[in-house]
Amino acid sequence: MPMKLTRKRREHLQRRREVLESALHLFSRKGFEETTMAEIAERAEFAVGTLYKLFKDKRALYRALILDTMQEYEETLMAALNVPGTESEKLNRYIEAKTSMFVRRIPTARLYFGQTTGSLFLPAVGLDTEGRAMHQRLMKQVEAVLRRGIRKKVFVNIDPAMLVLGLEGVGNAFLVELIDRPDDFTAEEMASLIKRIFFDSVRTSAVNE
Amino acid sequence: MPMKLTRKRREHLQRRREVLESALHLFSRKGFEETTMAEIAERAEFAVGTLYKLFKDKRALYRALILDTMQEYEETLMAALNVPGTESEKLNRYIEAKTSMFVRRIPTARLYFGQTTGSLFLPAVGLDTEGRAMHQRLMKQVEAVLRRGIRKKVFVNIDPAMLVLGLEGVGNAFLVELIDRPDDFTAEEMASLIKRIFFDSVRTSAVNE
DNA sequence: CTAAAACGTGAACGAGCGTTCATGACTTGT
DNA sequence: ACAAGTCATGAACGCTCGTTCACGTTTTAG
Repeated sequence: MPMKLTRKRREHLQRRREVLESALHLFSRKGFEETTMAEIAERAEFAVGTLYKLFKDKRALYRALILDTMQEYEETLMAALNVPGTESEKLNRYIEAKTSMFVRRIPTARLYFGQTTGSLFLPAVGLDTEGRAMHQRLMKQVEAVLRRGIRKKVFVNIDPAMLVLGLEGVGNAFLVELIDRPDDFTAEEMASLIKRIFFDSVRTSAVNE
Repeated sequence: MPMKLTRKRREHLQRRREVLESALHLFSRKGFEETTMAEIAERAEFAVGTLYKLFKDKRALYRALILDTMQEYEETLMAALNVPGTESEKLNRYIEAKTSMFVRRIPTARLYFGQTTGSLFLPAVGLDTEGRAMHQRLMKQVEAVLRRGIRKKVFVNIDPAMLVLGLEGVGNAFLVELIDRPDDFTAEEMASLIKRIFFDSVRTSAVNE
């Protein structure tokens, strides 16, 4: 008897996954408004009505997708930050993890980026409270690492919340470029550029103009 | 006789401007899809039909708005880059001009930012060729300044196209924050933070952990 | 083997929105 | 002052798309 329930459950979850995969493909390249339920259904080889058996409505489907995506992201990046080591090493690992994740799964990256940076101004489809909270937890963690580094005099004494902004800014700018031109860079090149520009000075120490 | 033609023309342009102003307000806080022609008409105190006398369709209206906005932006920033001085001074003026423009005209900033950074992935409503070209010209100019600075050994020897990416990344990240929390920072504080993080090192010179 | 419950299906519905156009008011030229 | 042209108007049209639900098929239980 418990086996039957599990079997149903498994098939249900499998269909859910298939729908989410199709939705990821479409949302990530056309955006929320421009993707129709009919398209998602067709790509997943289900009837429209079935989508409504699996998700309350279009927004719920989107939300589930974002949450899945972000959860995986945050877990991976949190883990990178929590490997023991110096503050510099932690941040290096964070940058590397983020970059390699972007490169490996570009559709996911588009979604993630669109949510955390792109459409901050469009509350209509933006992150719901839960997703936003997840992202903020991660940012707080990065900030904490920076703060410890500042205390140890390894990083310059600027409000760590501002440094986080700078780090994310540099990082995301490069990663967006990478999404647009995936064949022009390797993940390693990207990560090393981000590190150099953020950690090392742009101005040379000998400023003699 | 030429006066009458001019008079008509003036009124036509005036109506156009009024419509664009209403459209800016709505597009900048709700996005393209979520703003209706009826709303724009109501806010501008015109009938829907009148909008179609002034613009071919909704997209043409949006495009005109983007082009107006970007043109002013690019002109101001180009000017800042072309004031005589050292490369460092030019970039400082560029950062200051961009920041103060963002602060003074937030709706415009939202639109501009959404176009140049936010929805790179949503070709449906993205920049048309003309707007993209304008933005690229500006980036090329920044790149040229950086290249000269590198040749003079004032900046580190990293591909200037990559440095541009970094500079824009840091700058935009801060400016987005400023849009979200306009009362927590002054334009000057922002500009000076951007300069410090981009130009000066984040890592202290004495790395002794 | 059969009745009932569970489930996927997609045609049909209705709301929302971009776009049009017949109408009437106003301006222009004589 | 009047005719002809110009122009704003907003109700109506048609299309798209999210959502529903009555139907037929498959699965479950006795």
